[in-house]
Amino acid sequence: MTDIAKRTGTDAPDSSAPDADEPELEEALFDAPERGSADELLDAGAHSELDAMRHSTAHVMAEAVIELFPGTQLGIGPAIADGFYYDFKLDRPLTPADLAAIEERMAASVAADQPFVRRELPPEEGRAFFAERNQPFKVEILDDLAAKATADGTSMPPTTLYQHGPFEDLCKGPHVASTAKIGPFKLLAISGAYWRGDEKRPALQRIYGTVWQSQEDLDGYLWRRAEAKKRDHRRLGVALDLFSFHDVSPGSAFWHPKGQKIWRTLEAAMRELQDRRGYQEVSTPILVHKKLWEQSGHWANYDDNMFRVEVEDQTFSLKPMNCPESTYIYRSKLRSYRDFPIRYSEYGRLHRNERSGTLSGLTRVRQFIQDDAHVFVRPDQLTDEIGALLGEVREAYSWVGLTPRFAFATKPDKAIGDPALWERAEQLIKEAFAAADISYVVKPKDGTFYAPKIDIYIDDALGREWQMATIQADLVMLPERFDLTYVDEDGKQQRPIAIHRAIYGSLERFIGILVEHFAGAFPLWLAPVQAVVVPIADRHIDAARELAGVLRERGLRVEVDESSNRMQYKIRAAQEQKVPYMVVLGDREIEARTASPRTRAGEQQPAEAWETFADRLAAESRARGVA
RNA sequence: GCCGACAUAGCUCAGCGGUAGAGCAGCUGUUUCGUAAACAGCAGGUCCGCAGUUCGAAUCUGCGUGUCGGCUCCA
Repeated sequence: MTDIAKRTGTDAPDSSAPDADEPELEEALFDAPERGSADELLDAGAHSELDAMRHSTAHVMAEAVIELFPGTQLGIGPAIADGFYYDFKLDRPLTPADLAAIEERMAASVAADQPFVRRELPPEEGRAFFAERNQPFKVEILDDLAAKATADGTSMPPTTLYQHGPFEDLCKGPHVASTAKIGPFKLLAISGAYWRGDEKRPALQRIYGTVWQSQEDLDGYLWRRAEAKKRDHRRLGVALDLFSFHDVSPGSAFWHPKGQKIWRTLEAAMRELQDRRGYQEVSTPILVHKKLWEQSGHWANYDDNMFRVEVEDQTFSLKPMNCPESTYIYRSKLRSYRDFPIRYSEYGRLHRNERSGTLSGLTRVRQFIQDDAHVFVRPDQLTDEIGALLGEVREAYSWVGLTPRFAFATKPDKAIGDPALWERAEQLIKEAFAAADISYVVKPKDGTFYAPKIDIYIDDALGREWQMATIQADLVMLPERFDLTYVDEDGKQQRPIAIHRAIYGSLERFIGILVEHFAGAFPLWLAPVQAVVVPIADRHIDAARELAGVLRERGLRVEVDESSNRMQYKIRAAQEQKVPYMVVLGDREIEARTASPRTRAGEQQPAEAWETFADRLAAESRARGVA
């Protein structure tokens, strides 16, 4: 789903010329076929030479699978980011050993240098072709296209097929000239996938593969995958003693002291920003009667995803969001047009009953805390306020060295409320973007059920894209459904606009992403332990404690390694814990009362007086940036 | 929730029908060392849980729980 935004990078659609190598890109962005449609199923994702090669590799893989497993029914096999997949209906589950055999067959097909040949059949012949070969999924695609043509009053286009060697498939193309043009490839994984993504339809087996122009590119990609695995926050979270998961509360993290330190540090930074920006922090109940969610519209949309609690014949739920409750504070008194903006922030614990199969480390959890806020403004203030919020996003992300990118998610099909209000909300967001001179991509129908939104993305150190912050302009849910009003200068009742915003998003997820982005080596200001003092021998321990005291006086987080290990071992231990600074203390340093810091990058810094060193670290930590 | 796989010491993993093993971490002792691993010893386990098959189950089967890779979903 984030693929579209990724492909277009930070450039606004209207400000960037299409890339010469990828002439179809802009078109692809805006004419992306509707999800699950027959058009989408035929769209092989081949929008560039590389994509064409990837899709061609999918054909070659299908050829191999059919040869090894006669009678296999084919789903679809598009190019995707970094590779391709193909879905198959097979008689038995595939195993990793099967992948090796398939790869071997594929290699033979590539070596045979078989040309890809396109041909067209009249629609009815095309349908018969796949019906005869017992390919019901292909027949279904063609039937859908025919139905669509009838509905549109157009004529059914001819069926296009691509053939290489013994294999011929329904396909819009394009393809590379021949199988010999296929670069180095590797099959990566087997997984399940439903036909057309619908869990009520047949379950197919999907094989993922990757293919590149050169061995170097393939190696680079495989390295990135291996590196991502090494950086996996679930692995590093254990190694760095940050958090853990236990089956007594699936989908919920247990925060260890060091992880909690990172959490508190992030939260403190955000609170400092919010105080500066005039936010007022509030706190609302976690256990709330279901009538609140009926009123907000959440019950209708997310009934199954809320944890229910029955109390004395009444149904309550653990709150999945903070927003509706903030309206009770808003309505606790009469509001004047002079009062705005009213900025309520809240770090409430939220619970969402995510389906068991979707849980994943810190990035997909059942309970979490957002740096949430609801800002109530007059309509004339919305543009300025959104501009200011975009500034908050940029500031907060600069603390961790990330550059935000922006997307505009518009009204979805399940939207509630007056369409005119939606139109207005979307218009106001566009104006805010223009006023802030910020470029963005549009994600049609990707808004929430109550508001269009600005979604903020980042690319991490491995080039992976993550959705982070969100800013939503709500003219419907809080204002209308909860009847929010204020008195204007003429004494008349007016509706405010409610902006929902979260900058880190969920703290759990944000920390998980940071762990992977930094590979556990947090910048000084965030590191749970900022420096380790390493006494060389036991006689240096007292001085080490004294130095630690000097550092702690300045608010720095310091440990002294008093173990009986050798200095080299202590350095290695600190290094593995990714501690930013190690300070070895021996006879020489103690006599001169100096510190010779070693950074975790392995750099030996010049000796300096204890106080100078402490002041330097404290200043670096306060500056809250990436070194 | 669905498809597939996996679950053995704190961590990483071996063992795969005959009563449980290694490395690292931990503890104890020796060592007091100059920028990424000193040496020795000790301790550590309802082999995820519950049933079943078997003379005998960590090992085979079923059910449950959790995790992983995907699908779907993500206010």
